[in-house]
Amino acid sequence: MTETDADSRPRYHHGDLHAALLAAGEAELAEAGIEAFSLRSVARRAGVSHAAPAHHFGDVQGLLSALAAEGFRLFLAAQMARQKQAADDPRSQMLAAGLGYVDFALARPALFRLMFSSDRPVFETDPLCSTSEAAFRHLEGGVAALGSKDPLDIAAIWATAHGIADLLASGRLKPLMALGPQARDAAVAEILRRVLPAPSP
Amino acid sequence: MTETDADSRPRYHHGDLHAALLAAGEAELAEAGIEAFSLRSVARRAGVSHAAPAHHFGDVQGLLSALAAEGFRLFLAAQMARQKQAADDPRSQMLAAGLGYVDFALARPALFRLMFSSDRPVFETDPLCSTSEAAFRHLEGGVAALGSKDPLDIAAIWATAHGIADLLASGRLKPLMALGPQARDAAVAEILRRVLPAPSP
DNA sequence: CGAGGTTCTTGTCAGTGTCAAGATAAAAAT
DNA sequence: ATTTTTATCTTGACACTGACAAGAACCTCG
Repeated sequence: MTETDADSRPRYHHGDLHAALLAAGEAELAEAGIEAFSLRSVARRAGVSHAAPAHHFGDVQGLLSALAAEGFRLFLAAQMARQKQAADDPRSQMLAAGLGYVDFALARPALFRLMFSSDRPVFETDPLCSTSEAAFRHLEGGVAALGSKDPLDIAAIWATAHGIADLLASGRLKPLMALGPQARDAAVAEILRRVLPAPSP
Repeated sequence: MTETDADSRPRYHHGDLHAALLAAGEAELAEAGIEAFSLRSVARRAGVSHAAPAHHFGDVQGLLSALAAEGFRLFLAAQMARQKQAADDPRSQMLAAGLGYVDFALARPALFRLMFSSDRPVFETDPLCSTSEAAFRHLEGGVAALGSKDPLDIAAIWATAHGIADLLASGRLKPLMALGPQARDAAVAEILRRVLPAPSP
């Protein structure tokens, strides 16, 4: 009963169940959502018994925490990807980060919900703690580059980007969704522009 | 169908199990959250058997839909309460509505999550459909009073208020929470002011 | 070859949502 | 007033879930 990979010899029963469970967990999350998320279903997806995940992630909270951590990495990557393509000035970079924020929520709505609207991931444990803080510090840095350390400016930009992302990801804001991707990007950028701190003197 | 208006005499085994289950459901939601929400636990709270709720709400989605509908009523009431105490001009009214939006999220975070971050309520059924649409039309009306029908203006105000509410309700935005209620209100109002459409010419 | 430890399976338990069937009480019909 | 009907609630069952315990399969290292 070999589940062998083509190129490398199988080292354990499964090879790398840890990674396989993460992938299966993401698929389960995307297809079933958080509320129907089932550890046993994840195990079935990975082709192992229902108790196999326990040794790698402890319990379901452990797996969800790991998935959320992976989510925050992708979340940051989505912002970086947009920023790489944007102009180099702080304002353009901030707007690009916001667009990446929205990109991520639309591309992975269930993961987004797990990260921002669920009690189940345990944020006090690594790697969730470090990755989520890294995402927050990235935002802080972007605002600092705009010349502000005012918590109000941070809150304004974060909340606006987050509100757009959350409402879009959950299917509200249909008027905005009806637009094509480019027009939607323009609208999101226009909204974000309004909350940016006033340009430097 | 009677919607329980001042009914004095006890009519059935329990009197008014429909209302009792709604109250028990809200308590369960507040104490356990959506993700640990249990229909059997709600039945226990109300002192009835585990299958009693089925006849009144069908299944767990039915009860959650009813709770979400009640939530949207309270949600609108929270905005109205703020607006009643605010000046009568459209801008003050809009800011007050936003403050009410945040009030509600902070007062009933689990209900807020059920309404905006859950797949389980069925929005296509009444009374959820009508109450949630009423809340949306209230927002539209407020923006219209500002002299705009641009979907972008609606989206901007909604998303910003929603983002602040969601992040506050889920314990992020600690800097804003650290402020007292009045200072927090002032900060929220300041952020909302930024996204309002330009004052009419 | 064999001891030790990790990885995974099997089996079990309490708990959940939903369905079916029966019991109970109110309401309606005669 | 008595019977029938209907709505309300209970009991019991089933499949499913997350967690735990004990054992089997496997790799590593002596």
